[in-house]
Amino acid sequence: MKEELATRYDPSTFEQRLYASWEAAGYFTPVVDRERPKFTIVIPPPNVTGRLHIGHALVNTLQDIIVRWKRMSGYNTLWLPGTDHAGIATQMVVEKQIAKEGLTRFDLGREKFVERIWQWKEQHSSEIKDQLTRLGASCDWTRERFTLDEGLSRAVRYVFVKLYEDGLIYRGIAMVNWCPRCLTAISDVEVEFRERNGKLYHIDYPIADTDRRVTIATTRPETMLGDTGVAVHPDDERYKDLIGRNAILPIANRPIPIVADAILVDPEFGTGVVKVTPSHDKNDYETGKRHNLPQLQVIAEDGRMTAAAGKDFEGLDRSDARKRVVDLLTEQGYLVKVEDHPHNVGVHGKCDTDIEPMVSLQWFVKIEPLAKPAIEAVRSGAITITPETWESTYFNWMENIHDWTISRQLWWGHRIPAFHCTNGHTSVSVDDLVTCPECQAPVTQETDVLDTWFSSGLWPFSTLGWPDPTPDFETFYPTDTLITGFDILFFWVARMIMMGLRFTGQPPFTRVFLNGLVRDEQGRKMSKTIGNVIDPLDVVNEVGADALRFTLAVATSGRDIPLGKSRIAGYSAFVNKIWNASRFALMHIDTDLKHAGPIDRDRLRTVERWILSRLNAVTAEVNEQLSVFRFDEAASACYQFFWHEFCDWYIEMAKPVLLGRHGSDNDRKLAKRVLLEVLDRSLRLLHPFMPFVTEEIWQKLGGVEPSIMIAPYPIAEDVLEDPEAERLADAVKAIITTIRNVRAERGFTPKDRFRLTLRGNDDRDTNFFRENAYLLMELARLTEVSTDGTAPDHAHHDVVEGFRLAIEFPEKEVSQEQLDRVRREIEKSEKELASLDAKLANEQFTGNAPPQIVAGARARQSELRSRLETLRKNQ
RNA sequence: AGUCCCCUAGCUCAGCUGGUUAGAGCGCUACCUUGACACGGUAGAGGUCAGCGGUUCGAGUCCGCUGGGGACUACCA
Repeated sequence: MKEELATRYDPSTFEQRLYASWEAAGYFTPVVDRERPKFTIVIPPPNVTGRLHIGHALVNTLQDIIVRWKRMSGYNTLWLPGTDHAGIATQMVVEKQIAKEGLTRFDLGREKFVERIWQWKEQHSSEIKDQLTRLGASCDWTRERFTLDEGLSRAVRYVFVKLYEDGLIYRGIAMVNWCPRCLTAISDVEVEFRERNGKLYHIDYPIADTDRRVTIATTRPETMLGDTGVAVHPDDERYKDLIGRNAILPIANRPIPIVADAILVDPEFGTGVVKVTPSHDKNDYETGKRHNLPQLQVIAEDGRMTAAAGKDFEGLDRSDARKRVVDLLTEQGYLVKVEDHPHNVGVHGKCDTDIEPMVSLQWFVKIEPLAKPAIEAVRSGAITITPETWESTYFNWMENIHDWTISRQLWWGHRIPAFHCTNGHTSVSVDDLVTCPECQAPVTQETDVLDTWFSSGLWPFSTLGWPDPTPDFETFYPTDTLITGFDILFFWVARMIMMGLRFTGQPPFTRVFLNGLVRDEQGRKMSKTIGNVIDPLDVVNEVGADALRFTLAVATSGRDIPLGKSRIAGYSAFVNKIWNASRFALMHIDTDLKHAGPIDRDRLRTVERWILSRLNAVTAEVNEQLSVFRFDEAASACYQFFWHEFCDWYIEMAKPVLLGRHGSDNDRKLAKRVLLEVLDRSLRLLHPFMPFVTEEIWQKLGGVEPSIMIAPYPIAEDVLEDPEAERLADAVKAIITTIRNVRAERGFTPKDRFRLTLRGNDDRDTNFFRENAYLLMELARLTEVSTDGTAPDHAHHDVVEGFRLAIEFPEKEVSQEQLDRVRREIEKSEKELASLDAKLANEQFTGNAPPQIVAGARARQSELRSRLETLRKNQ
């Protein structure tokens, strides 16, 4: 039998209890059954480093909405959770931690340091689970994975070896992005560009054996110490005679050749003379190769100047070296001028350190053969990306992609499974090697580790047991939907597509939804310095997970998400509303779902048929919108229906019957049955958005299933559609609204009651109101509703939804304000009618517009005519 | 520099393949403690849909230009 709900909505009393009960019941864990239709999502694995922010709350709420919806819709649903070892980020965190003990990772040594990170990971990885739990995320925790765990590590080695054998992984010397702070190479996507107000230094380079000088310009004067050439355009008349001569590098006083290079030099730009620093600039590196210019490394891996920079500079940090170079150039008269020069500087996204282009020996993935099928998969529609606009961004990037630098000079990560022997052979192997397969000499393993994203790229299949043909892999792969932030489209999504296609022969997922960035109410990024950061756990503690989830969902259209306290407050009011409406319903419902039996539809009154019809329409809408990731539309459809149709109108309309002021016992029984039905369906509809409050209430309804999360998701049924009931209910609502409106405008209070005369277009409509007069009397507070009388002149006349009505106010002076109002109303209608008349007189319109549009215009025209006529009576 | 997106009520945003009277949330005004709810109810004010031009019987919606804002990619020394 039914129980009552607590008087006050207090999520803290039930959210955690409910989550624990779901998990204990095993609802999050799908069965391994290939016969059943499945639905799979893998979580974008959060970094093991620390707390979830609002962006995580968003992406995981959206996933949970889809997952709960699919699960209730009958799919064997797996949401696989896990975390990412996040190479650099995690290493940085632990380095900071040991720094407090006055230690560096070099003090500890590789083995001890990695051990420390593992300890740290064990302590912190459960925090992620706890936080996701508080949000209500229905992940299958029995399948939780970590990118460095054994199975995934094996997948990583397998893939590395395979790509190497296929010639798609190579080791070589190239110019890479080097982070002098993290002491590692990073890939192109990890470089972020920041706008800086830099300077452009113009420096004179004397020409050897002449008294001529050429002026070059540079933003990085310290690199001049590494110049090994000067380039001009071959067709530039100004410098033609200099080609083949030497310039004298100031400060270093070294002769360097002047070469002609059409690729590097744009004669229109600056002076048309360019310094060439093959060791410290990407373009100069290529230029150097073209002209056989030597490389001279003047900046070391740690960002300090090398001995080759000269003893004045050796050991100086690159920024100090810049000042010193500028000072010396000034002293010696080589510095011509310095101008402000705003430009973009590449920095390491993780630590904000300026990237140093550096020539070094690294491992790379030859990317084009992988990118091609990945482009095709999206182009062909095998994978769709939502919002669609991201597809062009994807193509743009994939078509111009460069080889992927995958080696990192870090200690935390998957150590590259390559083995070097003393004779210079390199072998790769899934299993550790002790001796060189070629010469039997002892081998040592490569010290570099792999880019974190190398292992994340395998996530959709490595987590399911691949490369073994495990039951999980066979059952749940490929996954269906991927939901993640657009910011990792290149880092992660693109790489999963490439790797998935290459190694499983299938797209790793068929649909991608990219969510936007969570911003504050003014559209600013959340940042600690502005102080506008919202911590999702704080919100959950204050108002509950449901309010936060709903707020995030209702704001998710595909673009960035504005989120603020007032918004959250607005939707926590909605949760409260659901609670209280349910409390009201539970006071009147006297049977539980198990014993309710089917609804006798033939005996339903119009208002009941109306609310069921509307609920049915909303059900169709929600399913439709969720299927295209319109979380906002789906959520607000629920919101509008529950609050503004069910609470504001249906409950109020049902009260006279429920409270025994109107109708028979049987009417009351039916009303209660419908109330139960609407509440049940609404809660199930809302459950993916608000798992906790819907479960807490639904438990009181006594359903067949032990939990709402495994109850079937509502689907629309044609039999519930009832346009006639909707038309009449709309008329009732509009008439009531008009009466309330005029009453207020005329300065009466809700306590003042009047008589109403009402007439429909035909007898059926008039009869409807004769039978349902109590609705108007109760909701519009009338003394009597007459369907055949005539109204006195001093009544207020109007036409609403085709019904002529007259509200019989006592003779009371109508203010000038009121008369003005009526006049404005008349003018508005006249204006509209005039434009409609013109439109309908236009044969181009009546001939070309679709018939229903023309018919609609005609109907509106006649309504306006009759309304105008009636309104004029009020003057 | 290239590509893309945005400009609709005071604020934040919806408006799908062009079609009746342009919507929501928050905020604002007035009234109401009515038996689920003041995290409430009722009613209301508020918009030349950035500007200009074009296509069309018809444009917030399609096309072009201008202005303003943003994102991504690349980067000229």
